[in-house]
Amino acid sequence: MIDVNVLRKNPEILFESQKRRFQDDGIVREAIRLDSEWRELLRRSNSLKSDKNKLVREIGDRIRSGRGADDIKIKAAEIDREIERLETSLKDTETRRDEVLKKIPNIVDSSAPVARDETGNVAVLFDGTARVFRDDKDSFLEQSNQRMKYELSDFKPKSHVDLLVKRGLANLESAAAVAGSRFYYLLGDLVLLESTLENYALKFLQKKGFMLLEPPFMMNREATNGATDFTAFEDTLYKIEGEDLYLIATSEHPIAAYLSNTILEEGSLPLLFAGISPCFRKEAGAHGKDTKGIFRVHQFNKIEQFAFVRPDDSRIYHERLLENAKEFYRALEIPFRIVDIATGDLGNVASRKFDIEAWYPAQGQFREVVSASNVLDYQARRLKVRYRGKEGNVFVHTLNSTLIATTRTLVAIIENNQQEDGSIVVPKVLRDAMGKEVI
RNA sequence: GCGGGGAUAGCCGAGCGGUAAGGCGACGGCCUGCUAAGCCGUUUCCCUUUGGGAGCGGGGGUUCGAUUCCCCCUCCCCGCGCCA
Repeated sequence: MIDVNVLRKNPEILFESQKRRFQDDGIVREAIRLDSEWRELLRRSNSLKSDKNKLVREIGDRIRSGRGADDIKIKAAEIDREIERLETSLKDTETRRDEVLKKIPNIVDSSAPVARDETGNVAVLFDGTARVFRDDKDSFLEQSNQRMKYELSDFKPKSHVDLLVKRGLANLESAAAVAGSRFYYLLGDLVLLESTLENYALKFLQKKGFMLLEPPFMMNREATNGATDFTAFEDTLYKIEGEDLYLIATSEHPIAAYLSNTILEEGSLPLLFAGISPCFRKEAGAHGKDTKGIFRVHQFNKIEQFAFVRPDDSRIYHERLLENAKEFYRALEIPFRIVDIATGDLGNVASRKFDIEAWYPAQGQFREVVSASNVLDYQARRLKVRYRGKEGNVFVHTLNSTLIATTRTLVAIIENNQQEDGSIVVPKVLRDAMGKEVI
């Protein structure tokens, strides 16, 4: 949620932000209108309550001194009725104002590339050496702006779907029969690889000073709505029938809600959490996209970086979370590029966002594996996460970044490390813990 | 699931129909060669701030007036039951 004081005192900031996002500013105007209506109603209501409180005190005085108070009791009752009328419309206006206010997107960072949609995203860095199949060379050169090292591969890389099924490392047909499409059974060494990868990721973040955290995998509506815009997520979330519970779509949400309604000591910041949890997503709107395999699925495990920081520090920590992810994928020797997400493609919550897109040789494409967002105080305001600053309580800034979404990272390993015979080379950093060099 | 006990400000904690004590911590000031102590003030949120209003886990009710009485709900603690 944006700061209502910005709406009152500097609405031009919001108009400008909406323009950069290529979004209509009607929502901002509507919020301004409802807010001034609300303030007028509040003023009138408070003034009546003040009158009422004076009367109550007088009634008390009179009763204690043995005088009658029936006449002013009648007056007090009249004021009560008037207050009740005002309060009703006050609450109604407040509800409508808050609904609109919550829908106003975060203020975009002035350095984010301005463009209407994802075609305006800017690749800012290429890392690693990509294995590229001969037929994909031209397409690769274009996607990498000729700024990335590569080596040509003579054999045509198999898609992870074929590899996994043929090698008996996953069963997708049974999963479809048992749970539906976009589910999977992982088998044998792939389970071990996943587990080793997760373990490696957790140790990696613990060494970087993150508190490891496994959250509840379900949240009630109120908490969910604090962590994100509920209406925007309704197509994503699975609801538990008969309960006020939703399966989490990412541990970002329970981590964000972890400190809701708390006031922290300034010295305790920054607070860094590494969340591990399964993620459940309906993928409603994704019909036809990535229908095969485990790239886009209803359930996957994710290890997430999350930071609560002082406002002045959020840019530095945004950089740091991204840096961690870069270091991690470099260690896995997965080639990737970093993309600076354009204003029109940011989503409501982020002020600035960088994605890491791994190179998938079988798909011949860079695809998202990491998304690192600076949310500023947008989430913290809604959840009321503050710290005691020199001049009162201040909302913290929150940042989040994937470290691994297991399925996508596994697919990247599988596609990049496959050999002609279909075996998969285990990344060097995982070999000791895995106990194998090849699967 | 059953019975009993709880929830008060950042934390601890009193009040139990008359309008939120006290302590700790934090911040500011006074004092001080410096620190500590001591003293004074501030320390929930909202509004158009020389002023008002709301707020005692949440929601309703009784009352001129509710932290206090009544009802419903949530969570925590103790015991019993069930159980990976």
